[in-house]
Amino acid sequence: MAPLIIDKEEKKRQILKAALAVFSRSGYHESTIAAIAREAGIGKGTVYEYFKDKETLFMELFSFLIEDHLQYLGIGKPESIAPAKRLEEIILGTFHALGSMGHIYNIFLDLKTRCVNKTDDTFYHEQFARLYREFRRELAAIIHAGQQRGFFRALHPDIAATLIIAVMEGIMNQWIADQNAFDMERIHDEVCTMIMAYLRSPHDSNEPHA
Amino acid sequence: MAPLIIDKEEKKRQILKAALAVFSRSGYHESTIAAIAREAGIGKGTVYEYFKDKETLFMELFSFLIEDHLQYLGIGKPESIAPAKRLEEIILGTFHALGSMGHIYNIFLDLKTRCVNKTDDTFYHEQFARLYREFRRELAAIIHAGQQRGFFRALHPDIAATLIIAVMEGIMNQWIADQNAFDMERIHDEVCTMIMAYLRSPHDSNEPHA
Amino acid sequence: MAPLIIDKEEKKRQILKAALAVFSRSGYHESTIAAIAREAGIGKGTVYEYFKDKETLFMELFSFLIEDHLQYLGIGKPESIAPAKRLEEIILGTFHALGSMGHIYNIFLDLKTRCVNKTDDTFYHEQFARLYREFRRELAAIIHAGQQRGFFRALHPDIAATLIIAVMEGIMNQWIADQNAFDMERIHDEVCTMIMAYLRSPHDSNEPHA
Amino acid sequence: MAPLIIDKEEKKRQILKAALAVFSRSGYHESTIAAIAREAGIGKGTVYEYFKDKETLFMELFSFLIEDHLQYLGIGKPESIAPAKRLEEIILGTFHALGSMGHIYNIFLDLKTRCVNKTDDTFYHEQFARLYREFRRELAAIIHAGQQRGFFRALHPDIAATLIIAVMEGIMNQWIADQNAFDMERIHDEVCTMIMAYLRSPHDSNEPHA
DNA sequence: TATGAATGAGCGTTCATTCAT
DNA sequence: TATGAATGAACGCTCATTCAT
Repeated sequence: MAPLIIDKEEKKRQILKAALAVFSRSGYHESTIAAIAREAGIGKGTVYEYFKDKETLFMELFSFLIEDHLQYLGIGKPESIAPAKRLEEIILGTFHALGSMGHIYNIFLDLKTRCVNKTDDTFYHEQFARLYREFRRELAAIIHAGQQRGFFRALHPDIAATLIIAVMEGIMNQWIADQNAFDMERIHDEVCTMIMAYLRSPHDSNEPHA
Repeated sequence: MAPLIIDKEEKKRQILKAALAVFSRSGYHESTIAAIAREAGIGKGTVYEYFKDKETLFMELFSFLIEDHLQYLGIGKPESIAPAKRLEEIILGTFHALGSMGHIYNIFLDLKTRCVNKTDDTFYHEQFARLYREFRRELAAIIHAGQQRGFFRALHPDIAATLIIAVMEGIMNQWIADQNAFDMERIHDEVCTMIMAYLRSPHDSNEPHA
Repeated sequence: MAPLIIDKEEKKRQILKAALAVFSRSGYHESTIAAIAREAGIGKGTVYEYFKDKETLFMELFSFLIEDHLQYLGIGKPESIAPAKRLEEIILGTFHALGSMGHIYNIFLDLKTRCVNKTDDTFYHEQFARLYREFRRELAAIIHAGQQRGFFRALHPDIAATLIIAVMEGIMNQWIADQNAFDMERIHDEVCTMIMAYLRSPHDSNEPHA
Repeated sequence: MAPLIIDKEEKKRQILKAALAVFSRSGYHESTIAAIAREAGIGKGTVYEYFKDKETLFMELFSFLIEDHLQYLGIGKPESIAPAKRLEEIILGTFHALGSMGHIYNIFLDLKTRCVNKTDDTFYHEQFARLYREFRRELAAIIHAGQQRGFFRALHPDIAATLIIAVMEGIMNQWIADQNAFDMERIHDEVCTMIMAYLRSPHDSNEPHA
């Protein structure tokens, strides 16, 4: 009679948050549902009220994070800033995001492993493919805009986008392995430099920065 | 007794080979000792005669692979080829290696996950750090040589090396997620282009290619 | 307050009806309280307002069904029909009941299993014993009547009743296992034939059929 | 090197024996693998070395018991005894078997419940159908032989066999419910009487008993 | 040395039951 | 009274590891 309205979505998010913490601490296989429940301050059985099984919980967490990251990047939003500046903004933003929320990157790795090890399971591939696709699309749009204005030379925007994403992710991979290997701040600048060197018309290196 | 020692080493390699096959097929957690023993054509118990436990087996496999990869790259060997050419050789060689032996990359991913998830365990970090360090050192040496000869502009060779490795690894990461996203051959060329654009003296883009 | 009591009884019957549907579909162990509540269109917790626990619910359902079946057989009601005819009526009636409401038989089986597996729990034994006892009593009365009138030969009515029930139940058991094994209609006739052959005076097989 | 030959079949039988004990004590659902292992004096995991899962263990036990029972009945073996005598032998033999090994009957019940509750799963139906089919075939052959010799009247042997089996199983069902309801020995005789009354030529009740 | 049968800790998952509303 | 969210005991099953041979 008193149905006790409970925000199921809110609770789901609560569990996802706990799952994020646990998964990023120990990875998929070494995280237990019990640990996630404990982290969320709920009973083990409750987790199953919200997620069919461990795998589904992981997948939903992943989708959630991707959505979140895409939004964080402001992808899809209309842009009028100068292309080079916008590019720099995204690059530094991504670095910052990955850096301050390293746990997310852990989950990405975990996910990628599962992606590779489950060739038959399309979910992971699709999610990942989508993440990269969206990211590429956004960068390519900016590059294209830059080309229109004559700031960037003629090259395939999609390929350029692929390379840009590659550098960033590659840097993170090395950073994970050894945080003393280089100065992250300085690398950020160099990444920008390299990308600009690649994009800018070779004969005209004087593109206005904004 | 000498032949016996050789025998032991040989058998260890045999098991490592089997472990490589199995781990790269299904990842660490979803590979069983039983499967590895089967693959090696030996008994389950025998694995434990050569490796303390599953974790140790994995770690030794990893060290082995790193050693192997570094050797494959010809690292440490004296070089007299033109720096740009040598660089291209290494880049394409690495791409080729990763492409034709994708399974190794799977293990790298697995490893990296474990590296991230076991912050307290230094082994993985050290191994990974070493792999990158050696790789960086090699590339930096080539870059330095190129600078001496005036082909490359003044920049910190180590940082440049870091960036070069980053692009390559980043490309592989995207490739894993979606093999239809781009044409790998074309990307290889673009990677070389980008790196050269970054390394070469901006005012002099006419470096002889060999 | 009287209407409230009626309400309670009505709701109980509602739940029992739902339980019958669910239990007969999947058996005791594979039926869940949740499914029963859903079937009854009420909340899970409500079931517990009317029945102490799952076991009790099952037991009450069983008692209810037995009562129902005994009534269906018209047991206890005065009879004046010719004994042989009445017997045939009951036999065919029982077959028909079991056939058209096969689910009830499923519950009987389930029950019997529990009866056997819980030797210490007397409830099931008592219920079952009662069911058979009543059924036997009814049949024995008819047989006795037939003997009085000289239609049936001298034999112990209770034992004869036991045999009659046995054939019917035995047929159902085989029917469950393989519905292609025999033609049910034909078997019904044969059952009557056999029973009559057994009951009738051997030297006088010309008992008027009605 | 010393492969330690173990009679896997023997051990399987050992486990089946333990499973028989446990299942017949508590039924399928309330028996745990742990209990079976304990009963067999082995570790929990060992059970899984011999049986894929609980369901398979149960099915194999069932097949085994059926085989055993069919053999016990001497089914398939050439016969030259007088039909009526052979029939009596089988009937009493079956009663004796079921009586002395009541636990087997419990498993039959359990099985039948599962058979009914898993309409889609053909295994149980097939096994049960086979059990009855074989049993029917054997009885029908004897009846047919009796008919040839003029001892039994003209009736369909298969249908007669169906009825005979039915009485026996039906008796067991009542026996389980209430062991005080009747005197089993006496019932045995009556069962034989009824069956003979049914089979024998009505006008000639003087068939030599052997 | 080599083996694989045996083991049991540990985890995912289910579901009867409780209780705050 | 009615509800269904929350719970955790319990169980099936896996697999790294051990050890008798």
